[in-house]
Amino acid sequence: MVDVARRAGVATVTVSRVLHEADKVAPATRARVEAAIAELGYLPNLVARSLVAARTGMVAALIPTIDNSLHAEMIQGMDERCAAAGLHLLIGCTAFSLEVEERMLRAFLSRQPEAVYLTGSNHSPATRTMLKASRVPVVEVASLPELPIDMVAGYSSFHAAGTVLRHLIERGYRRIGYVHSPIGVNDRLVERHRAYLETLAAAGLETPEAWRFESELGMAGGGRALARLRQQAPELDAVFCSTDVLAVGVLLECLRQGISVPGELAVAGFDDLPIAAEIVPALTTVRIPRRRMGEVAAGLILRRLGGEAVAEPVVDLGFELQVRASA
Amino acid sequence: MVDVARRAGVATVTVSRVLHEADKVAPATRARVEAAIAELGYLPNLVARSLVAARTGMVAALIPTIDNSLHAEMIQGMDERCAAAGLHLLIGCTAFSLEVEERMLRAFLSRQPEAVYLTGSNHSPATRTMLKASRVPVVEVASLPELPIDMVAGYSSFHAAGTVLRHLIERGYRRIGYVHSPIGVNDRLVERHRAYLETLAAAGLETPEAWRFESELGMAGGGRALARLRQQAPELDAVFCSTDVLAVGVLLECLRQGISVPGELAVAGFDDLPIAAEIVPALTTVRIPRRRMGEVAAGLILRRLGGEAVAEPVVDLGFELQVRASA
DNA sequence: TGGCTTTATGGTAGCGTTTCCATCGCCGCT
DNA sequence: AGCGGCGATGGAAACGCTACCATAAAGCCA
Repeated sequence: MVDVARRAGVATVTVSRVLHEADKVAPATRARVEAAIAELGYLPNLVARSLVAARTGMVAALIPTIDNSLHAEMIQGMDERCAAAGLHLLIGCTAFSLEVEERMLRAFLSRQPEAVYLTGSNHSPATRTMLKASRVPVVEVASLPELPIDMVAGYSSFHAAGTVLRHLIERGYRRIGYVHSPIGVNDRLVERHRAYLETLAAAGLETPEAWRFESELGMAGGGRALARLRQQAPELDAVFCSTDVLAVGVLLECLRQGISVPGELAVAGFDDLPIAAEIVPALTTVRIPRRRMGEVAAGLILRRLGGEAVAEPVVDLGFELQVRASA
Repeated sequence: MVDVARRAGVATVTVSRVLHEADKVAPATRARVEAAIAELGYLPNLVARSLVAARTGMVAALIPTIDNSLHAEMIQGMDERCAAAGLHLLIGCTAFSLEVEERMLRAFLSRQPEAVYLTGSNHSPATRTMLKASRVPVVEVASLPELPIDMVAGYSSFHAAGTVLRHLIERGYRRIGYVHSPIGVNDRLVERHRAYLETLAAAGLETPEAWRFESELGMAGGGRALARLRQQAPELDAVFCSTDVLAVGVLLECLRQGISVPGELAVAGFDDLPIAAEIVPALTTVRIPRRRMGEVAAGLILRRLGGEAVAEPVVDLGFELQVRASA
């Protein structure tokens, strides 16, 4: 900046003004400064600016993993909105661990982000304390926490799963199994599990343990899960899967084993991934507004940063049952 | 920090030392300072530290979109390695636009990242100039550029696609079509297209325009592409797809239309997504070491930042033909 | 024409850290 | 006992920028 100022024959403060203040600088001077900037290829140092302005223009986002299309899409929606507003995303992966989340958050907060994007509603006490103390706007995405830290852009996994299950029941299925990935600290999976037990119970249906199966992650896991589940519970007439990835795995295993869907076994999923509509038979599932959640999260943050009081800090984006051929 | 210092009855510089210098502070003093830090919930301001240390601990990563499992996995590998070294990722999406990439890079460079992760080898002249001028370590990931900006962790789309195509030829297919997504500025797709034309030509096979089809993005696009391609070129005995997403779409469309694969039509893809091994029939494709590329990219950066001269700055991670049932 | 406002620019003081150098005891050696 | 040296701590400057106030020049009106 000193170099630019010298070259343009002005003070550094004038360079700064050319960069930020629209009409505070005479056209001739402005032209000279801009020429100097171009000639030197000068890029302002945002670290210094952040220090004095106490605004970094960064948003910290903590997600379980990036290579999960659900979170990737949410972040994509978030990023598009944020980028348009000049906010950049600092992304960290927690690997589904509250300890990692806490550690990463501590590190991220040191960078003075202007807002924090958190996945789900399950966070360690220290995480909550730090966030409250930091007075940074926070959005929890993908759940509807009972005690939100601050703002929320989510949906109810409990109700969404319940809706799918009620659909199965309406269709006449009575022996409904459940295939799910390891639950861990994932509150969405906790809710879906609860929905499975409670919705079937409410309909007077059984949910013996043998009808549930904890699968490995990934599509192949779904296939293996189905094979095992058919051994331990051949009486099942339907399977609900905690995510479409598993459901597609199940569907493909059925295809390989020649099990007719939905005749012999109905299958339903959760998420409505793009493949759900394409696979044969097309998968009955529930659509989660993943991209929209990211966009809404960004919107909440931007409004708050703009100084607006956000009247409705908890936004329920809902879900949409997708009835297709598989159930 | 002033508060912590006052509470512990020391100078700020001592607080700083407690934070960073292992043995430069008396145990008793250190304990007092640490107590004060804990009591006040003090988090150091990394912005200020970055300013004076001229080290931000951030790496800027520019990828086309986050919601693309390929890039997501590369970034995942990158992030894991970086996070372990205390480097945080600043992520931006270029939406497959060189202009956007240039604009985002300019913004990111202002944040003084310690390294830059770039996707592919196709960048605007201004982008290249800025990077050279900034003297920041750069890794280009996923291609093998003819004129690397700096370091590279990639593979040859040309050779990988060529290998798949030669496999088709060996299997006896002679009328091989090509379904690909819009090429735009994506150098990987340019290379695959060139591989299609040159590999078949080298084998003395035809590649009339009617055998090529530019599909929409996404799995559904693959399905529609197949339908159209079968109309305009019913004579095809095999189809090569520029990505597994399209190939799976093609496969599912075949399933729906009752086209037997590979009997009536062989199908091959590119990427080896998890679904490739699961779908029926399993997809012949080529495995790209996506996660590994991210890890290697991180490794290159870390070595460079550690002051090591990187002897082999261009790493070719290769690829692996996966022969399965579909071709 | 003189005082007033307005416009254009500059000087200086931080922002919260770390780096560099100085200071102060205290230990051990002769 | 005196001196060199070392370990522990502090003071002040600096990192690159912007906020705030000051100043100078230029316009304006009666």
